Amino acid sequence: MKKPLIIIAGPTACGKTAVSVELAKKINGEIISADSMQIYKFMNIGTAKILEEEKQGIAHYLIDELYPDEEYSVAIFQNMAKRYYEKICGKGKVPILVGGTGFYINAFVNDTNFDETENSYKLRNNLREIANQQGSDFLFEMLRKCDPKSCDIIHPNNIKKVIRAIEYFEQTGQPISEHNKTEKEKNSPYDTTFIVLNMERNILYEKINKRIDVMLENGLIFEVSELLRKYEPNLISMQGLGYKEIVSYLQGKISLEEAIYILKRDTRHFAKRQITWFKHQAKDAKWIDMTSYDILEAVDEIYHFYKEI
RNA sequence: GCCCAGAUAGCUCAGUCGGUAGAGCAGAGGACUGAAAAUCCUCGUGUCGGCGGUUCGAUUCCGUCUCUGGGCA
Repeated sequence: MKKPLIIIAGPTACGKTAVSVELAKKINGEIISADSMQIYKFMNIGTAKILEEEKQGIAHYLIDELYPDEEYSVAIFQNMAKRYYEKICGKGKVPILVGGTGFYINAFVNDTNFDETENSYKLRNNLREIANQQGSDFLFEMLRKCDPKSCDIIHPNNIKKVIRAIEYFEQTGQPISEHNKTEKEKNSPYDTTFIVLNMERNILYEKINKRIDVMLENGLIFEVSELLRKYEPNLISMQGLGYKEIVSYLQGKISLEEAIYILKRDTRHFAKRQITWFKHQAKDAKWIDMTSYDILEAVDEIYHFYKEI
């Protein structure tokens, strides 16, 4: 008997938050956030984090749990999410996984195995140096020596992935291509109701643009400047959309107008990537077009779909 | 009114010593398994402002008109 799991995914600004709260109310659920940025405290406006009053008493996990200088990753997410999943089930409630970070959702659903190795920052930095000094092709040839299969999958220009593949081999003695292959073939331990919310593209883009205007009105610049007083701008948390652009503005590198233009554009690009991910990764997902559904209609639809399983 | 500079892809512009044109951005599609709001890959036909003229052939040269900047009155 597989364990039940409802997932609500979709691109940014498509209405996941509102739908998930209404659904949780209807089915006595609690929410686990699959979002790489909303985990951070003090990062509220830019991450479009749910407000306390919007939660309507529904418990939310993996939101506001870390400080901006703390490390977060798929592996950490997966670990914490599993704990919350059990906790929610233990209360007799229904866990709902909600978020736009498809990579994290996959790791949870497929229960991907992450070895207990530490990130090796030294090795990563060394490899990055090599790429800078000798070129990405040189690094790529290093990968070919330990994991030629990965060379068929990873593009030579994708230095970050080449580094990870080499790092993996150094740490485990196994090629990452092998590991990924076996992990992909695994069956999910969950009985999933996978919902992807989406919208007509140009309407989604309009919503994104408007949402950013609202963030600015609500004090995004102040939020970022406050963060900058306490934290380094090169933190991973500060690379989030809405943060890195405003940081550049506050540092005088670009005008506010440019910062807003870039932020809107890159958020649109991001939404597109999210859609691409779910299109091929969320195989049995039910897609709901939020252009033609309102929140409660969508919840009804999800409810029926959930009951059928 | 006169003078000068422009008018080429959705936008900014390059270019063709005359043989119907190409970059960046936007946009579209895709990949992805410990930074993922990250990282990376692929995709460029458009009356080359209108109308005439020269020419085998004009987006390119010439004339003229229209529009947009800038300057002089």
